[in-house]
Amino acid sequence: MTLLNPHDPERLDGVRDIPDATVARLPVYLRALAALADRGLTLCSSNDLAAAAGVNPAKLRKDLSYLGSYGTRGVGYDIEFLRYHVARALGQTQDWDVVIVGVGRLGSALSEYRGFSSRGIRIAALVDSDPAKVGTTVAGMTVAPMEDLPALVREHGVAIAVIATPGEDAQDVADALVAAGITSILNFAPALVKVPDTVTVRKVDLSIELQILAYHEQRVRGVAG
Amino acid sequence: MTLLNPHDPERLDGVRDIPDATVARLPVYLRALAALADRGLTLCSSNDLAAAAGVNPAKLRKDLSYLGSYGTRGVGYDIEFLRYHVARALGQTQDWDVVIVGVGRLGSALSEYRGFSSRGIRIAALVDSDPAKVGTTVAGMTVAPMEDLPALVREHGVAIAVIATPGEDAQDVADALVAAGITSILNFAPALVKVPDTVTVRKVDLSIELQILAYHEQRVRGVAG
DNA sequence: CCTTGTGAAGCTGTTCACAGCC
DNA sequence: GGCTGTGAACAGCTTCACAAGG
Repeated sequence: MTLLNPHDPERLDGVRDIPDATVARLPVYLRALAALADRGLTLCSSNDLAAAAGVNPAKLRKDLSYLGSYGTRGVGYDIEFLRYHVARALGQTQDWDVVIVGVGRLGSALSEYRGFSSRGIRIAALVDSDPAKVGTTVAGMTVAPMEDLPALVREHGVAIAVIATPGEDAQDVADALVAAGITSILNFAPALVKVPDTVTVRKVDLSIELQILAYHEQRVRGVAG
Repeated sequence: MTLLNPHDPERLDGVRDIPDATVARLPVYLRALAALADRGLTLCSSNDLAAAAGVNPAKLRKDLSYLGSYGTRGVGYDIEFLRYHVARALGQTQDWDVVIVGVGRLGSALSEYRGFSSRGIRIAALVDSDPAKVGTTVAGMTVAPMEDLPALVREHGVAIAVIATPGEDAQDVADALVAAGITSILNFAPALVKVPDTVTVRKVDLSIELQILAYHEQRVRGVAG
């Protein structure tokens, strides 16, 4: 049975409403907690953890307060205890199977990335529309054709997919993913994909990141001469 | 001579203060404008462009208003004219040379990515600390040792670097980059890097993106059963 | 006395709705 | 009449500063 305190926005199903900005930082906190634990620490203050995570201590405390009250006033946070509760809030009590669509350079790099597993992420399948790639082995997995998507999604209970195709294929892939029952998509293709609003899409665009940095460079150059 | 209107926050050096959120969307608008131009259009309304970029029309107009007044009331925007001005605001009147540190799978994938060049980004050099990789050819370039960084930065006038190393090397690499004169860093390593505040760092963390999606999945699963 | 947890203030970003202009 | 540009309202996020509590 879950403990409920009166000012707590916990819902009946045990899911709290955590602000987006906070959710995006929880994985950072988790990593910082792991780093502190690796140093042999068992306890930390919000100052310690905020420093390790690169955020303002007040922001850290406010973020953690959305999960519950897991610290001790005058003392700090028990690192393992907090780790457990942050992981739980993120849904890391289970592993999440992910399918990667597109085994070009980026897709292959992602497939072989070690570091997902300790974060509750498991690459369950690779898919590509190119017949020349189907059947080849990447990261120890056999690349499946697009037609297999619905079966793969069903069998593995996959909910999350990564699009690592050229931009022009992204919308077709997204449509296929949605049709196969995927409800969360991480899109690396440099293109906007449209999906029903039951599906969450996050976008990572490498060119855009560099263009933003170029903007700031230009700014300081303009001032400096 | 630059035109100045009274309510305009333009500064003497011609550099305006554009909100961060707007800067992050300008590359998206640029891509959307390119897509409209490819369709043979020469003119578009804020509705058209907002739809192509996946944003609210009011937000688009407000964003563009920070650059200046480049539309025509009752008519819309001249696509080429607006493209030029958005590109200019982003600093794309020149190409920006970028150095990539770390030619593992991700670094190699980035090196060979076509699509940077049309966005004013040029991969100028590859660097790796692993002697086994130094001297090899990746994406048509010879991988240089870390010791060459200062010279490379000086010779090419590089201001922007990408860290594509394992997390444990990221801080050392960042220190070397800062020492070599780099002032903007895109960090793909799953680690926090500390730099002087004269240096801008942006972070792309693949695990974190997937963890955020997993959170949302867990949320809907909790409700759905 | 120390550190958490949190109202309240302040800031940034988004959206609305309409004045201004073609 | 139609579409842009923008003040004003609103929503969300960050920071402050302090009460609460070990």
